[in-house]
Amino acid sequence: MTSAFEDDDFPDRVPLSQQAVAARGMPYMDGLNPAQRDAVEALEGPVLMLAGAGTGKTKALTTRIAHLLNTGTARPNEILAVTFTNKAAREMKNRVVQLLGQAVEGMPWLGTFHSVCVKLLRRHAELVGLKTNFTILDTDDQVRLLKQLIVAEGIDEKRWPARQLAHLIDGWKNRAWTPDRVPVAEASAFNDRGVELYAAYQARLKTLNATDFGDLLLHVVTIFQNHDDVLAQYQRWFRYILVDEYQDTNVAQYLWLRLLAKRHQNICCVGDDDQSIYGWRGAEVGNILRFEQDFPGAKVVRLEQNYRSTPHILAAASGVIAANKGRLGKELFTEAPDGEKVRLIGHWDGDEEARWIGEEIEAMQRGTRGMRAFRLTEIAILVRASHQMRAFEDRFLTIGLPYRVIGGPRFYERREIRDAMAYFRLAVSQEHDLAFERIVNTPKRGLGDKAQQKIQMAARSNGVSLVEGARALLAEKGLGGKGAVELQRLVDGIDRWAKLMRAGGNHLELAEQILDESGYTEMWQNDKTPEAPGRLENLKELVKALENFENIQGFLEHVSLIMDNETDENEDKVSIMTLHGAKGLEFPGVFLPGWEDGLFPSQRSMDESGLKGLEEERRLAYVGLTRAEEIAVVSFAGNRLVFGQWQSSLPSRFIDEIPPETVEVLTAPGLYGGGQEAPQSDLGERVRQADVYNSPGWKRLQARSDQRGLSQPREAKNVVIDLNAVSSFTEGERVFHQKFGYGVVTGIEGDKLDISFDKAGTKKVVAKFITGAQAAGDVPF
DNA sequence: TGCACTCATATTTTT
DNA sequence: TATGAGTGCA
Repeated sequence: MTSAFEDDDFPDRVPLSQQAVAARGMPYMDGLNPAQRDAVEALEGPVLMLAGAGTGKTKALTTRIAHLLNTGTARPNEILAVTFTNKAAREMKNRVVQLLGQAVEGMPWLGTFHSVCVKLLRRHAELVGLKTNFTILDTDDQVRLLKQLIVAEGIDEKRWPARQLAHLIDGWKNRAWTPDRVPVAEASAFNDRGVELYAAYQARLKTLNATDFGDLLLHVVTIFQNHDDVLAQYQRWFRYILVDEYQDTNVAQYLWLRLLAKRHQNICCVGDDDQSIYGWRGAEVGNILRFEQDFPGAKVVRLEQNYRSTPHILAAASGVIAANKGRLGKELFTEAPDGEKVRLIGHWDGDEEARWIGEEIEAMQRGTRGMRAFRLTEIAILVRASHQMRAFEDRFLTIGLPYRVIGGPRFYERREIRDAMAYFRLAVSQEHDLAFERIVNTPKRGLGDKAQQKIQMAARSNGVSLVEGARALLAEKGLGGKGAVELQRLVDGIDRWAKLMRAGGNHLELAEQILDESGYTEMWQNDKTPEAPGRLENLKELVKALENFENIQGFLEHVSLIMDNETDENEDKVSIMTLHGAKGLEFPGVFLPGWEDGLFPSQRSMDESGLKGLEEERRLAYVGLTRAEEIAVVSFAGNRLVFGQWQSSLPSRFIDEIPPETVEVLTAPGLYGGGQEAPQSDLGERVRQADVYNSPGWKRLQARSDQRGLSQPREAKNVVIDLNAVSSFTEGERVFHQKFGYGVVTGIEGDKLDISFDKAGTKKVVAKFITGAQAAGDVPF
């Protein structure tokens, strides 16, 4: 492949005129603090920029690029700058342009790890047995493919689900293990068949001329490792390398970077070990912790001045993260005036929490209680798990508070979009078997399992694609009735669309035509489920998105890597999102609900990854707190409906770790006595609510602020529980619970009681929510 | 083939 | 609780 390096991305190097640089000056350096300036100016050699939350990381990074360009140290195409998300890449590009006050011609190698790798892989696809026009499968295709393989191997798909295998293989790819490199210790995974299936999967991908996301990196690393000449070329080209969010890199990405940086050693990695929250998907905090060993002589710059949060919020976050071990260590500081303390409030249950937050947001919006008035866009609710969002959505719908959920199913992952794309794919290339499988019977064409199997057989026996197979099947009249007619129509349609596409007419019209003629649009028009109108709307959006591309081919090529969810930020709405989704964002007001042990930190994390898991959860808490600029509100609920079951829980251990002097504990609304519309039945709850302030978490908090001693919060907790709860109940005792009513204690386990309720069945309940039945006025029967 | 039913299942998510 | 996938029947 001799033409690989001849395109515009690597024009001959022409030295920039130094006069031009002098004339332009360096206005972009204004307003940098000394550390940032340090990081920007150290252009040569490895640099690790440890950038705490809100310390102007992106500013430093983009200024560095601007500086490289402006001083003529590098041309745009000699800089490799990688991020994890398209959004980050876009922002970086925009800000460089802004800094230089002129359009940067190119920067062809600024992008996500994946997009850069696609570009590289398209140039050298043949070195890993692919054609240059390979397609990129998303997770859904990947799982479908694996499922086929599992079934073909005669493995029980129920016991050994494809999802699990996909996860396993992803993990291996993240660690840059090709099938032959999977260590023996891991090979026993997936019922001893893991590696075998992995190899079969890779083979299948090759015949489909396809890759999955993990392959994009893995293949490029493989090429670099096996072809010194290719690697050497790129080592020469990429004279300056910049990496964003380095703490999130996995092994494959790490190897990739190491290989590329080997020659010039001009690699600048930016990251924050305290914000590493993607360990569960292969990120290796170790990469950032080890940077100085990996790149000897590396300059380490710490960005520690925070420009985002008030001192109290910052101190709270620092206090929490301090409990983690093995940190590189940073001391964030700010020059901002004191501001509000972090607010802490406990609630009876999740609904109560949502109700309170709703009211609080309305108050903030009005600007009461001596606060400035907030716009809703300035407020975010950050949850640990997406199921927590429900309570807020329900509540906000009833009080008519506009909100927007960020995260949800992505545009290109929606069913209708994927179906439509499958039609487009087939029009571009009839080889695309997965696309054909997806839409043969969508809309319903009377082509069920049996018919599809026949098509498969026909294709396989002739060694051709499914479309060809279908054609052969029709020719030999292997299919009868309605199915045959419909299949013929589909195949004819695909042919016709392909022809139109080659003719190169208006691609927007063609897209619409395909969706109409295939009956796909009609399918949703006839659908009377509530989602149908939205789906039609999305299809329109999809066609509109084609506007930005020359033709459908170009669109398909790009779209597989763009999973962005565009949200119109013009409307004034509260944002609801997960803590993960909030990384990199900031809001004047942040609510952090659900700080309960088991939910946050998540029990599952701790069970699966032990201390490591707990530390990652803690980093998540740190990320959450540091999103807040002015107001941070942490809350917890004593009871929560989880999977239809009421569960009681204790305030999160992270609450104990917030330095007490940075916290203001709010009093439950019921205690003001001012609740106008309080129904009488709420009275019991309101009183009980006060008990939240007798809860262990809150007591510990108070105890610690009193003594400020070395007392271990964990011990304090036990003491409180012993006094409060466990000793006061005995097995067989009749008790009362606010939510479940009366019952009998059937078991005691630490601070948790098994209680057989008269009406609600047997439940495990935390003792503090229980009172003696007599005291509650039980009438024995 | 399509519908109604049961049953298991249940973080975090980008590309 | 709610969702999806798989199963059995018309």
